[in-house]
Amino acid sequence: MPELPEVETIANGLNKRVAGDVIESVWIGSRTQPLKSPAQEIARVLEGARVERVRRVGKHIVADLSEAKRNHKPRAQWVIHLGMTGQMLVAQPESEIQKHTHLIAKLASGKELRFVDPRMFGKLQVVPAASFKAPGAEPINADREHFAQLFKGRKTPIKSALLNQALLSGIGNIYADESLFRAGIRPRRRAASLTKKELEKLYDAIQEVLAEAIAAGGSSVSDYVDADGEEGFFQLQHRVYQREGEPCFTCKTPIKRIVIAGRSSHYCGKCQK
DNA sequence: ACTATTTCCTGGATGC
DNA sequence: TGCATCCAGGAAATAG
Repeated sequence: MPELPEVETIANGLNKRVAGDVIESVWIGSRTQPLKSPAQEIARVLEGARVERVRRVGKHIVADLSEAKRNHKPRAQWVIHLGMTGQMLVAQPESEIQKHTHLIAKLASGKELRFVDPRMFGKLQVVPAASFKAPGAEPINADREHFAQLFKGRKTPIKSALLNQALLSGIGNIYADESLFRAGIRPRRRAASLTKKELEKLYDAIQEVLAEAIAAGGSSVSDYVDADGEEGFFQLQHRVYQREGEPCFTCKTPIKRIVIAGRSSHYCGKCQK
């Protein structure tokens, strides 16, 4: 499932491959589930647009589009959310079109951008130029004071708070569990119950985990691949996520799995308080 | 204003 | 081997 490190890897890969290219034509499949903007509007905005650059905002991929024929004047933003199983691939036209392909953008260079999403939790939309904002704070290098402030008075479990994109945009199930383990905090703890010291540790843990995961090209669980179809390898460094019953790397106690707000949560009962 | 629960969806895993 | 059932989960919608 693509979270911040995976989306960062994909967005950087896409930027490298398609920045400066021009979208000549767009095909959109019949499924409307992955479309947050009407299909006709997406096609109209993308066709004839130049991709200025592609970057990550929260868990979203944002492509800044300009007028290819009018001095690169800003046109719109193409916002892509990969959901659980979404992929945005750069492909050659002759490569086979895989099942669950919902959009194909033909580029002037001859390459194609293909959006593939079996489970259709992903979303495509177009918004006015320079308008897209993540709902919450950027976890990387977030202001420490602001970070602590986010959890004040919240009765919800810290795990749920970390997954709440309106607070922090970009953290998902993997990195929430991994960060809480490194900070020594149990996922069910009420967010408001965290001490100042614990909030500091959590902040540091998030920075560390995200930086390491980005360096590793993300975690390939489920069907995550980057823009080139390559897998990341941070899953090899997971200390608790999907390690139920396996020994904690620190104390050998079997890792526990519980369900919080419908999401599986993994932790060490001895190392996390 | 918050918080908790349900819903969307398909493929892979599991069980008989 | 085949078929039914269950489960994963991001975020929006719904309910409390």
